[in-house]
Amino acid sequence: MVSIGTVDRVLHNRGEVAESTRNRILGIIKDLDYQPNFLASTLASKKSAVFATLLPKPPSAHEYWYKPVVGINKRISELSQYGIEVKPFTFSQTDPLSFISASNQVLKLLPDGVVFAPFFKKESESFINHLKELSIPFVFIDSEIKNAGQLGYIGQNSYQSGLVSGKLLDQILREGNILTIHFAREMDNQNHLVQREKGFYDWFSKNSGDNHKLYTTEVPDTTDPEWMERVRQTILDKNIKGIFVTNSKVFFIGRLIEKFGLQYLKVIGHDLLKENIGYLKKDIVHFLICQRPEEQGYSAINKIFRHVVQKRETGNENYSSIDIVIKENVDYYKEFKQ
Amino acid sequence: MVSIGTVDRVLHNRGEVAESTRNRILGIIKDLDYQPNFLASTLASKKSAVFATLLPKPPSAHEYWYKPVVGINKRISELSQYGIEVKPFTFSQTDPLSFISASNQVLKLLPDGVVFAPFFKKESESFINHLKELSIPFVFIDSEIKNAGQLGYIGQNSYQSGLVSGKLLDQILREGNILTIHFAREMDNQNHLVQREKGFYDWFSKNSGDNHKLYTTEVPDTTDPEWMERVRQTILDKNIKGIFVTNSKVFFIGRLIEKFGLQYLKVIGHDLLKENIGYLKKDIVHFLICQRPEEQGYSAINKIFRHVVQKRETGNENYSSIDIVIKENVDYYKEFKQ
DNA sequence: CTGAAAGCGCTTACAG
DNA sequence: CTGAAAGCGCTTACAG
Repeated sequence: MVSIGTVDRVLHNRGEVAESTRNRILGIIKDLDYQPNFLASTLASKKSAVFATLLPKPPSAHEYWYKPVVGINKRISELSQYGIEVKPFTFSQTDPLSFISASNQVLKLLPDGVVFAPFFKKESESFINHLKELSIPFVFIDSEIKNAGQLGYIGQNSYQSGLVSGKLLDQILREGNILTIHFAREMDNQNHLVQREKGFYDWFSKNSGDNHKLYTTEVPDTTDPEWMERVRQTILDKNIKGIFVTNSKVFFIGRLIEKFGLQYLKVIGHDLLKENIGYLKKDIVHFLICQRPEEQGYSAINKIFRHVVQKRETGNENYSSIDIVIKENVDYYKEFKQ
Repeated sequence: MVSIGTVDRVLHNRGEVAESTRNRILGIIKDLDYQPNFLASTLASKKSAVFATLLPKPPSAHEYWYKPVVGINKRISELSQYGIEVKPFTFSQTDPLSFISASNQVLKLLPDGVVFAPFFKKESESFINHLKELSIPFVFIDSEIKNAGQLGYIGQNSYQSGLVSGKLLDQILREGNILTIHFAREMDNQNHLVQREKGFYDWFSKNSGDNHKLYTTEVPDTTDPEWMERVRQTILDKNIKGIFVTNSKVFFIGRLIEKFGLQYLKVIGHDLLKENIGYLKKDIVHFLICQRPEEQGYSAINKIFRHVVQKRETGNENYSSIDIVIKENVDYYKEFKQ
């Protein structure tokens, strides 16, 4: 005869059990194929945990970075039953200093786990070192740093996504040149967009010979309307017929096309922002490459939860799907359901 | 003072409570923003339910219909904690009588809910009538019958999927005619494939003028190898340059292309069967339109569970996404993770 | 109509 | 090292 307390001790490797009784219990557990009831377990244990998220601050509700938060909140509200709390922190995409100060706040909180976007490489690495010292597990979302000791990465393979963009634009473009546009600054730090561009260029260098010449430009600041005229000049001067926007800001090109009547352009961009969908439906944008940011937020919280609270295995590095969205299938991607 | 038992009675509308105490309790519940702990609730209630599934029998592990079962089993194993049981029934896709006999077995079981594929329209309608008489809720998977009193439909909008196929094939086909192939029999009954064909034809009639002539053929029986020669003749006689296969059997066309050296054909088909992926990677099939059957199975069980056991609202008619899969993004769709 | 008690399958101190 | 008891937040008979 053994008591339930002793059984629990071997079940959770809490020690203080004689080797002989331990083996006897283990044997019985195996014989009975015992499956712990996780409902009863979490109810009784009253475990709780605090997680922190550190993501770019979305300037408005229609921005990309608003979307992961939707999924994060969904999973949090489900997990509130488990006594889970999540503290959100944000930083500015244009200001590495804001990342440093926010990440310091996270460290001060001493959370049980962190979900964050390693947007600025150098600053992220320093943050990671501190997390490791404190043995706080972390999950990357949206962009990744390889072999940094993360619990996992939730996001796309950006290089591969660039290849996909290249192939699709190549298919619908009989002739003419192509302009890649980064609506961003600090490009060297934004690994993400660089990888997309790299995949895109590689498609053409490997598959398309010299049918199209490729050009690249950056638009670091759209508040100054001068950029429109500049890009328009490039389009005309270089015989541009196709445009690849490396992030969710492709709606700026939609506006440019409508303003200057450049509807002959073939355009590919990213992400299901409301305005982007509008241009897709008007046949001004032809493809949107998407990545279900709500699902990613949901998965990221779920991953850290499973690891920290449930102590379950979670597979490393699951790339998200690279969704090809066109006018005819967009309606079946808009909704987030889980 | 009120006892916890009384509170429970008003919480679940089990009556036997004086109107005055009832109102008092309701008020307090609202004041405290009381949220029931569903862990404790299901643990204590020991509710249980039996569901039935009725799906086509997959002849082998590499067939399409094996996939929804993977998702179904995943959700079942998670729900086993809740005392849920699922009894699987199958029928033959080529034999309506087998559907009738299996559906009769389902009815005899008197399950608390049913997930099924209304593959044969007439036979399904009779089954549905019996389910309604018995007040057994049911969810459609894969194909649907409109306004039949279902709790919901998990699957694609087939017509829209056909439109997508049409557009994509049109984009990569400069000239030549197109052959639509149904690897199926009893076509009039299989609403599903007919809808895909309809969408496909509509794309060309509305968008592409007379660039391509469209032909359609059926291959009801692939065990007789004669079909290959027949289809090859059609391809040559009709100047066919593009092929649209309306279901997951596009690998048969892959085999035909390799056998007769028809690599110039542009091919579009459905679903991530192993052999299909192989042809996609060899550039013999150019697009696969997909629908995440594992997720669909998972969702279907989840939907009936939420309705029957948790008594929660579940939105009706959520079409699944229409995934466009090419060689470059296929690796990010193969895995089922949840 | 209302209250008090037992129990769901676990975990967590605590006494020995 | 081991066992017995209390409790997690509910539900479910049952006594009054």
